[in-house]
Amino acid sequence: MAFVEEGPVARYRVGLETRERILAATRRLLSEFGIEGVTLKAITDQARVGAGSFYNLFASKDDAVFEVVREAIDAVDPDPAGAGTDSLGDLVDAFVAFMTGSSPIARIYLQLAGRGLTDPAIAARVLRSHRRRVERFADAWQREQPELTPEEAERRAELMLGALTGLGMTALMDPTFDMRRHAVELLPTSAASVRRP
Amino acid sequence: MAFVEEGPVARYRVGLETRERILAATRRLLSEFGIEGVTLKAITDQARVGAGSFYNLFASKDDAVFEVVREAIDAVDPDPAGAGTDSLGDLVDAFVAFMTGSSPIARIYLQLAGRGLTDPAIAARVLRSHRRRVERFADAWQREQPELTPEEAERRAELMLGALTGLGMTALMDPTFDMRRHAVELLPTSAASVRRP
DNA sequence: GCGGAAATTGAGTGGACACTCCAATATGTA
DNA sequence: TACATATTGGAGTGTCCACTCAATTTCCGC
Repeated sequence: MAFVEEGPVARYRVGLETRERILAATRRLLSEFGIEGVTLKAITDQARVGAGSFYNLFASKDDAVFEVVREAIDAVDPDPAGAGTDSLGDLVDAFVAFMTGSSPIARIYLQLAGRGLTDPAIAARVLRSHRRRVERFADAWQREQPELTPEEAERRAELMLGALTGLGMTALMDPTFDMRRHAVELLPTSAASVRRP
Repeated sequence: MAFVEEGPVARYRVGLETRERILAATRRLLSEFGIEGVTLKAITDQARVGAGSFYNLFASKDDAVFEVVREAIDAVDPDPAGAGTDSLGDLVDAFVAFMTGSSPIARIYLQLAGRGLTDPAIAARVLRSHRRRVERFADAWQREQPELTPEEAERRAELMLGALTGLGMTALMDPTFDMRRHAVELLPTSAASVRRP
């Protein structure tokens, strides 16, 4: 299951539109039914496209799936523009919003992490993005509490992200679960947890 | 995909032994390759058994898979005998040991939680066992810090378990990750985190 | 609007899959 | 030991899957 794959390229407007329809269908199926719900027939039915059209635009089924997967990995992080300036509260808010928002991408991301448990290629990708995120959280910790050693800040960041991930899983399985209420408890002072976002 | 399924029953010794070999093979495959790595051929090859023998003992492939899955769900909790008496440190230790131990069951459990994101039947099972665990952690919190309100104790328990789950995922993807070092930080006083288990 | 490239269709292909069937054999019991 | 029944292997079955292909239509720069 190669992660990088060169597919055919769309050159005309209709081709690009079809490509988008296919990706939207794949995204939806992946989020709703998981990886085993994504069959070529399901994709092409959902996208209203013949199998031939699919292969005119993608090298394989996995090609389309990975496109969506890459998207999901990247989407976990709030706009990279703000990196280096955002507060812990901002970061936690963004993570909670990502998990509890209506986009199907969060579900895909967590499923993906689950697959990382058996697929080393996926594990590597997920871990890489995880480390980037830990860095960003650690920076925010240190900005907020300058007395922390870098090691201590990173430990807290790791813990915070672990908790956010765990809470996110519960939230996605149990719609009645109030993730935000739990997540704010992770912030340094309990005073901060009174914030009403 | 029915969760409860009645399979044929082994009556002779050899049948019971074969049954165990099949379950061991299923457990190993599920942990190592994930659900899509568990094919009938893989199971029967691994267990050194013909397909006919398999169906003499199990109603379907899923029958065997669910047997293992049930086992994984139950195995997350340390010996139920101790419920009501164990300290937070004990519970955290047990969870870390479960995740980082050599048994394949932890990997299966986390994969399963991932599948819960798209399969409501699985989600229900996972959530049920999760709630039981939260109760047990909340009890331990209250025993350790009697001044906590029950709601506060439960919130802390939920947070703690979320973090343990998240850290467990990282630990299973990254063998160099020191889960215990991070997990002890979750304990109430930083003094407690100096314990050397 | 002409022409060549791109896009589209869907029946067809080969392979993997879960599961069946049954003759041959092993097992426990009286 | 003899019998009934449990267990065994593995070739065979139907289904579903990803993917191909050749014929046809659509697109768009000129």
